[in-house]
Amino acid sequence: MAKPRLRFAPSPTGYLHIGGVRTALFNWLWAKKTGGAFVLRIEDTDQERSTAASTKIILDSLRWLGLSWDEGPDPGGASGPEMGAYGPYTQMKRLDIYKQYAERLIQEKKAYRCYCTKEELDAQRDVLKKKDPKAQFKYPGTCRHRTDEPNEPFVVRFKVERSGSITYVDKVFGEVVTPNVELQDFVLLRSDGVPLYNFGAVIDDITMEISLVARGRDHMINTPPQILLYQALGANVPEFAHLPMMLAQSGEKLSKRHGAVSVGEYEEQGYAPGAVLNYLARFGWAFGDQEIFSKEELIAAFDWTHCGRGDGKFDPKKFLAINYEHLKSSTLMPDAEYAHRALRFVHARGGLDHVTTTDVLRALYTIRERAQTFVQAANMLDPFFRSPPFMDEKAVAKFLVKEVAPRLRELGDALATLDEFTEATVESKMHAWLASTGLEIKAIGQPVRVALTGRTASPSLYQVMCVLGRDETCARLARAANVAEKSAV
RNA sequence: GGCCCCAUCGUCUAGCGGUUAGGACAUCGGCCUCUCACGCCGGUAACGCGGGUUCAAUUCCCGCUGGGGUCGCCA
Repeated sequence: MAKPRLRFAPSPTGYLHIGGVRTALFNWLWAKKTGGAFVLRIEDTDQERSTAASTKIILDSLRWLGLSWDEGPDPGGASGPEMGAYGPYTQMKRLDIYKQYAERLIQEKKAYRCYCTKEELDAQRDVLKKKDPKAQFKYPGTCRHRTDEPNEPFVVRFKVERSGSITYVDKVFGEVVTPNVELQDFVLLRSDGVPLYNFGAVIDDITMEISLVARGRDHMINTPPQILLYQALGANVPEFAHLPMMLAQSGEKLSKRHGAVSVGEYEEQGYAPGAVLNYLARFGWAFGDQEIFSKEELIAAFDWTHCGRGDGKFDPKKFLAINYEHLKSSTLMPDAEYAHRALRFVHARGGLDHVTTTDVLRALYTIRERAQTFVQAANMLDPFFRSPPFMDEKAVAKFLVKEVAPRLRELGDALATLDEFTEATVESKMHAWLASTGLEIKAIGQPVRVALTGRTASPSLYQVMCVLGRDETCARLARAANVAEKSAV
């Protein structure tokens, strides 16, 4: 059996939607697993809404996610404007191909020119609606048998047989049967020669030799007419796999008003691409009880038989939790990669341009298990690199009070004597000092924390000191002591 | 409304005739603790309803209810 060829065919009408990513992911996973091809095609025939900027955003998002395509457009990529042997991979560059196929269908009497205007059809629709609000308007076939060719604009319509039915076996939903009478003579080409979705997609899938079409369930209704097209053109009908919908918590279609829905937003919020893929993969698909997957594990485990059929609700909390698992795991994400990704967010905070991945790497272990996103990670990393750190006013007021000033000085003096400044030496030194003063660590811990980090929550004090180093630690203690001294309380 | 699809904890799901219906997220307790986290232990929580089929239904069939999709010269 030939290697399967799959495709992801987004419309460049905005950002890359999280639901679109799931579609892309499932296609990609299957292509990777089977050694098949993953084709990226841009369906930009809606000229009203399509933009080049959107195409760029979509390509960038796919690259960020690591969903690499074997064939497709590649602006900004290493391979030039198009890659692959079936190009172009942008529909507006393939208009002559569609026209050719449409001509052929007309020649073979499988399609015909329709001169009915949009206005006429709208009027017919209204009349019917008025007569019977429950009635379904279907194109009545006015131009079906027309033989003249007036010099008027026309669309090309497909001639749907009135009898019979269309059957296909969906890889996730099973057998689906649709009687032809449910269909109507649908439009192939608009009057301006641009194909409509069903025609463009089918012609492309035929000419690009796509063997498995996996897409959202909202496209299920398009499958029967598309199959008719394959048959009319004597082409092999590909396999189909429809994926259940991803809805908002409210049960509505997921959209902007339900929070972040674009890949770009999650990138900005500090999600890991692998986590995005992991969450989306487990949405509508399961592999026993396993929740956390690396990309490789996903490829190895994925199949269509374990895809569910019920729609689901997007859960931002679980998504965050999955992201956390990925950020915590040095297996899923090596330290070097973590540091590299986190650095961008550290820099984004401003004033820390001098910080390097090496710096981040050094401080990483103190915060790695605490940050759910890279934004949080950068926030936790901030006090290590900002000198002096931002001092939280409330924290200062509460903990850097007059009475702790001498304590902070004593501790600083004690630590200043250390030659080897490691977590262990710092800890034992501090314990010794504590013992000499009779203080409990609880009594001085928070003031020290505020002195070192400017805030009340941080990694372990010993870790913080160790990362800061002796001189910086002592400097911060001294500085805090001065602040405490001047405190009113 | 027509046509189509779907239905296990709040959410994502495991289950493929016989289970104390499992896991994860969320949530609620407790432990741990220099703060915040982590971690650990434990709790609450589901088979929509009604008929069949069967010795036995969460599981198979039908109906209902509920939810969703789609009805364009959008995709």
